[in-house]
Amino acid sequence: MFSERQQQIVETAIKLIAEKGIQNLTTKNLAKEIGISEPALYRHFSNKLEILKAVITHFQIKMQPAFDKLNKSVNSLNKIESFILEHLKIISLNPNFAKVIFSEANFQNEENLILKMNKMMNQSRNLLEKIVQSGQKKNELRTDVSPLSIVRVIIGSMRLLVTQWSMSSMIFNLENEGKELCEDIKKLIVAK
Amino acid sequence: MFSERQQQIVETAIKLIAEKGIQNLTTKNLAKEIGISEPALYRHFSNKLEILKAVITHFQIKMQPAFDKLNKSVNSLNKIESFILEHLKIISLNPNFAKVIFSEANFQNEENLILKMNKMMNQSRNLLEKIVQSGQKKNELRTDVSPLSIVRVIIGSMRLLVTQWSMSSMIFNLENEGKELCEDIKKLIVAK
DNA sequence: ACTTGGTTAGTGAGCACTAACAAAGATAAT
DNA sequence: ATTATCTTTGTTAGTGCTCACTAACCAAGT
Repeated sequence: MFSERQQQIVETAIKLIAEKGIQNLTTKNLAKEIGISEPALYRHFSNKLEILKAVITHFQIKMQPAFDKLNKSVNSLNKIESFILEHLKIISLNPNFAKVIFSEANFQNEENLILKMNKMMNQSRNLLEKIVQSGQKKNELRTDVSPLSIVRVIIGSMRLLVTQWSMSSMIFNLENEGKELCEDIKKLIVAK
Repeated sequence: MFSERQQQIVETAIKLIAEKGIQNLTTKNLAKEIGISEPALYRHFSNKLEILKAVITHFQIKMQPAFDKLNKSVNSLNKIESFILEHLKIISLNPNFAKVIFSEANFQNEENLILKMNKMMNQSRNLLEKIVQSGQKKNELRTDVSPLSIVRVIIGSMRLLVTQWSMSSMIFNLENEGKELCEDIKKLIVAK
């Protein structure tokens, strides 16, 4: 799909955004960081928007394993645990992701980009919602709380954790802190 | 503190950011929207950064009532309910806030701004953490879950709700949806 | 000979911001 | 009471800078 040079451009773009925000992603900086000239970029992408689109596609590809692992567990609490921990694992292994993903608002002026990003986010949320609903049906999760609220609690606290981790310059171990949060969430939502 | 013209500039800046993101906040657009010339802006603020600082100060002032109302309740569950609903009420009354606040990452390259913003966010979080801790001591909240997790669950789900509201072009009623979320959160964290 | 992937030099557009000036109201001197 | 000066708040015109992107050329591999 992407040539080696294209991948290098995408990865360097992510690095630049993570370092100093999306304002830092200029064609000049990008070319300089890679060690080629600015016009050389345009041999691999027709314009800057295409580079940003490729960045999001890159995320989708990297995030896929988090979804693949889910079907391996039967119990819905285990599925939710996998959902949380696998997501955090991937983000932990690709620290630059966090900074870019949670600056989604930066894409506000580019309709295409925000649509692509929302689609990706909704994919996660819908999957989790199905898991929660089936968990309630099987009486593994408490049913006195709406599935929507449970999903919001899980995704919301996950995102907040990642934001705090990212804002703190990754000062704490995301996976360990994530495990603790996950255990606590499980206690909150398990059927009594 | 701020003159009338300064307030007008700040409010128009918020409007522009809310409409099309922070990239839309240029001195040209700002002046045009107000109906004055660009250099006239510089009679009221020394530069653009000062305008952005004033935007954050404006938020702090508007958010203050949410904190003032908290001391009126004794029960910690009621305090948490106030915390959530008062915050959502203010955001609901100032829809542009959401778009700006949650694009905090946009300020990434301006150290001063991000510090000011974080300070404001931490103020909320610390207050909530104290409420949760005292609630656990008084056995009003369950103690098998760490206070940090409870705070993350509350703030995280609140922020997610606001983000979803903002991204959906305010299609649902934030206060009503907030009440439902709040009731569910209370069920999750109340002592058994 | 053609394709691929690079180069140098430069374009127009938009950015935050400034220099210089003008008009009106407030303040003060005559 | 009138005149002179100062302050405030606006204007037009323009600055230097950075941006994404392009024209034209070139070297190496197929």
